[in-house]
Amino acid sequence: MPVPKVVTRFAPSPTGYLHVGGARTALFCWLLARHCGGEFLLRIEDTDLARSTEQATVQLLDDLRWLGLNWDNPQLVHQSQRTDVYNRLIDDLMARGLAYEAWETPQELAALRQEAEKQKRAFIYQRRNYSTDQLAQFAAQGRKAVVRFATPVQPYSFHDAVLDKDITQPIEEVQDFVIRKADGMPTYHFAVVVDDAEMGVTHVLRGQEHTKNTFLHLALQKALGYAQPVYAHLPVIQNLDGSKMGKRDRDKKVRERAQVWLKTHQKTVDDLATAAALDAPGLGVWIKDSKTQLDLDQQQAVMQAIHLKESELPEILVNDFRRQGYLPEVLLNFLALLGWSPGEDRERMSIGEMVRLFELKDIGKSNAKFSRDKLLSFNTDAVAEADPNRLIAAFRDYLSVNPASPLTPATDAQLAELLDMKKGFRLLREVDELSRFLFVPDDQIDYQPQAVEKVLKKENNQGASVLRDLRQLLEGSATWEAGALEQQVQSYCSEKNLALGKVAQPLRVAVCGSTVSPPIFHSLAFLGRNRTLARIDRCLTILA
RNA sequence: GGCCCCGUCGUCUAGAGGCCUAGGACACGGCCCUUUCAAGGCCGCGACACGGGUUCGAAUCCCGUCGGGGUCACCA
Repeated sequence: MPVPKVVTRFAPSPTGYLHVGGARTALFCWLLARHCGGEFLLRIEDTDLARSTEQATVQLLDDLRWLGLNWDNPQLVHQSQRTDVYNRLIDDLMARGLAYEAWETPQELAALRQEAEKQKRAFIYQRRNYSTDQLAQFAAQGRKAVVRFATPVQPYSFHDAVLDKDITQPIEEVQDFVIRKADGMPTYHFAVVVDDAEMGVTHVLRGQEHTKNTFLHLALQKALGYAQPVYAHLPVIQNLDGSKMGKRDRDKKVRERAQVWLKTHQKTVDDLATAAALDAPGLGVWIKDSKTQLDLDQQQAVMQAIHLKESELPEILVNDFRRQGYLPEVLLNFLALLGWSPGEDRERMSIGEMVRLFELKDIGKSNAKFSRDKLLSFNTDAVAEADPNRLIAAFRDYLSVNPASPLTPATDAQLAELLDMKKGFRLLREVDELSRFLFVPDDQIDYQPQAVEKVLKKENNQGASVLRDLRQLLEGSATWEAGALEQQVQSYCSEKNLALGKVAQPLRVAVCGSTVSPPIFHSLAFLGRNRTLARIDRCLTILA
């Protein structure tokens, strides 16, 4: 007998960029499918018309592609385009007496819930019968009904593949739930069940927040005559402090910092709006209301206005890591380890190894905290071992999502050189930020006051006088090449009895404006003689 | 609060009754290397939540306590 093919699916709702939790779910689904030689399908759950956007779908697909999580269905399933399918099934359930129209308004239901809470008992929806008069009244008011599923009252239970145990719903918790909203769209519960069945999904891997939803899905599957897939609920990914890792964490941080900025700078929201070139009323709402969020462009504008650096924000979205310069396979490797371990102390794995080793039974039961340190270390190692061409391609990709970087016009050969110069780097962002001075016009180098003070002015302008000597030395050097330049400077050092640091640092500050840069002689070689001398001259002029 | 789930170093985890004096990785501390930032080398610190059982023997099995998380929508 042939083993039935494993079919998994990732079914995000298009409300924004993919975040790491979603990425891990997608990864596990993908790994299982690939490990078993099955299929991995993608479906867009856009039944919430108000929150779903086309833009978000595009972003989601882009993130998935970047990660390399390829899906097997050529045409995407959009739930919003399948309402007639759902409606036919819902109408059929109604005809069979398994679903009915319910007329309570959201306000009424909220009141009932509040009442239940006051009485310290769980709210259970009770079906109501309406008189013909009432119904006529509702119709006259234009009130729209929802459809509820008449859940057969019985215990529901399933075997969870992660917990490796049966989970049972207490029978008194069974209640009728909405399957078609007032706007005519199916609810999530109805659409997933129908689509999973129609797409032949055999294994449902999803976040633990869905565990209790499974009972509803079981009831629906039974009524619709569908087979029950294998369920596996994944542990939650948390922040280091134990809070749930959510998309809003960054927005929260930006808001906090914006509020601090307003206070310390004695500014108004209008000032901020002007500085960020944003709409003032909108910004005013955002800054006070933690339920609202800025979109990515607005967020960047505010960050720029208040001088909040990218690196000060927690990375949450897959796109954040991409813009930071992580390699996608590293993110995947790290994410896989959040909740899965192949045993035998194995950690650093290629995608291929993960596919080979992935088993449902090795998924852990307890929540995992997301530690960026370890991810950073993984990236450092991966990037050190990566093929040069792979790295150049990754750098290009990095620049494509960091279009403001002055390195954008660099040639591949130049990128390769920068990468090589800064060997031992951890993130592409480091290479980028540390190399920017090489691509900035000579007369636009910013001299950091503390660097100038410490390295050039201190001890009676010792650094500056060294710099004057070097200017002369470099002007006359026979060859302009890193090794030769270093030798020349070395012999200057022994001649003057100076430590290399006393000489290299003034040079560094003169050329790049700060005390930190890639190895200085390679930097000089990259810059060329003319540009180096021009910078030294300008620095000397500014000092004088 | 009701219901459900979980509980090994700071973090991710290995561990399926004797292989455990509990292993690895990251972080951290010290030393070394060094023209800056990194990277690298060596050494070190560090956990079975607690209390009861079961057993010749428990991190592993059972019960309780405590702690943590999830969920209680016309969002997914």
